[in-house]
Amino acid sequence: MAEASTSQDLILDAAERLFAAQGFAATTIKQIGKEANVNSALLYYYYDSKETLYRATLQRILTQLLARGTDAFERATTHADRIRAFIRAQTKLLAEHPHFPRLFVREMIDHEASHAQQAITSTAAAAFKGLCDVIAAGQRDGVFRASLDPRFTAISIIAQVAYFAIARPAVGVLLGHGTAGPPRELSEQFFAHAEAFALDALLVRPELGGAQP
Amino acid sequence: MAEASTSQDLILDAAERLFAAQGFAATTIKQIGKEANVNSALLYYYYDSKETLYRATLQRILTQLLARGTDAFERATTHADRIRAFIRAQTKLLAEHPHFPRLFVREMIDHEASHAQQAITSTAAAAFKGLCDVIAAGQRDGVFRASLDPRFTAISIIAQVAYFAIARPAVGVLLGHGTAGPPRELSEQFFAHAEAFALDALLVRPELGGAQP
DNA sequence: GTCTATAGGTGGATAGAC
DNA sequence: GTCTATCCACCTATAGAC
Repeated sequence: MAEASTSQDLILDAAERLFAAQGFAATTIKQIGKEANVNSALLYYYYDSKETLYRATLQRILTQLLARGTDAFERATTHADRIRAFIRAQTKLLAEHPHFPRLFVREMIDHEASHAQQAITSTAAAAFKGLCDVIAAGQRDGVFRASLDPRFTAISIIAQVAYFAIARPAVGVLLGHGTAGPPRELSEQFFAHAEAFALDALLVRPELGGAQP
Repeated sequence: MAEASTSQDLILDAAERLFAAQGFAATTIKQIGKEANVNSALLYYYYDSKETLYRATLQRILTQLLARGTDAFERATTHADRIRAFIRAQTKLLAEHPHFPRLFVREMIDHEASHAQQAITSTAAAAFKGLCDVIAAGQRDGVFRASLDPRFTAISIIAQVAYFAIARPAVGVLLGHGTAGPPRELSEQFFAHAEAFALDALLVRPELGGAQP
């Protein structure tokens, strides 16, 4: 994402953009070279194969994500705030790494077939478990509805923002803004809604807005 | 999906499976021919190009969806039941057309919806508008929370089941069942949860379960 | 309608000059 | 490190026999 000067970084940036936009099979080595303003043969000086380059792009994104960490929960003091913090972390991630959802989804869809990255699964699993724990803790304290299954609820919460990002062209059309997707402001309104919707479902007394610990 | 005898249908079935599993670029004409047990040159007797064949698979699925219609609402008598009916229609659709989510998502991310845009606009937009109307009607009657935006809420509702289907391999891993995805029973439990979650968020008095008209 | 054979083009990858 | 030139495999699509 960031501006880089070395050829290797230019290649990696170009590859990330193209793989995210078109997928692995549809992206050619020559395209990447052109996009990076280097000769396509140079890619093989740095990477053994197209496959290796693809893995490298995934690896770089994951490293950046891991650097962020999942410490979003830790500053929040109430159960409700922890849920809000999780959703905000999700939206922030999407804003900072616009290619991530598409690359991630491709990994998911193609998982059965080819290049699957163990790291993606384990990273996501850690965040998922954190969210489940937050929900279960809120239930123990009587703040969140006990009738909800924590794992399923975690999926429901993640799904809102994730689906919005994945199906961005479709959502854009549905909201009347064409396939380019909804404008920034509308997206942010949706993210605010997602927090409210999740807490309306979770909180035993939503009218308090989660003022309980 | 269904068993078909004509070569054209065999080709279409094979194409649907492979495009869904691997994507457009990664799927070859020869693969499709092999999967359909016909010579690959025959594909060009029925379709002008690989692109045309791809469009035909999308078209067939969308046509089947349209045939179903969105009359799911009409048998329901309460606002809450209409929401439940919508989610059930969604899950039924996924059960009957297992390739639909992946094809749909690939369409979204691979082509920015360029192939299906028109069909999606008409099909999905109709269902989306129906759901929005149901939500707004419930709000007018004081049964659903007025604080929620109907369009955003509709997206949140759709997102649950849609994301579950799209990210099926990932969800499978998160729930401890490997990349094959969660077993049928667990999926159905999730769909039941999705109904409860949506209504917990929507209903002013969830403890009544939507017994109001 | 369905097949064989093949033309024509593209893509991944390598050799080697500078 | 970066480029030019090129090999080879494979893919889309067509021609034409049956």
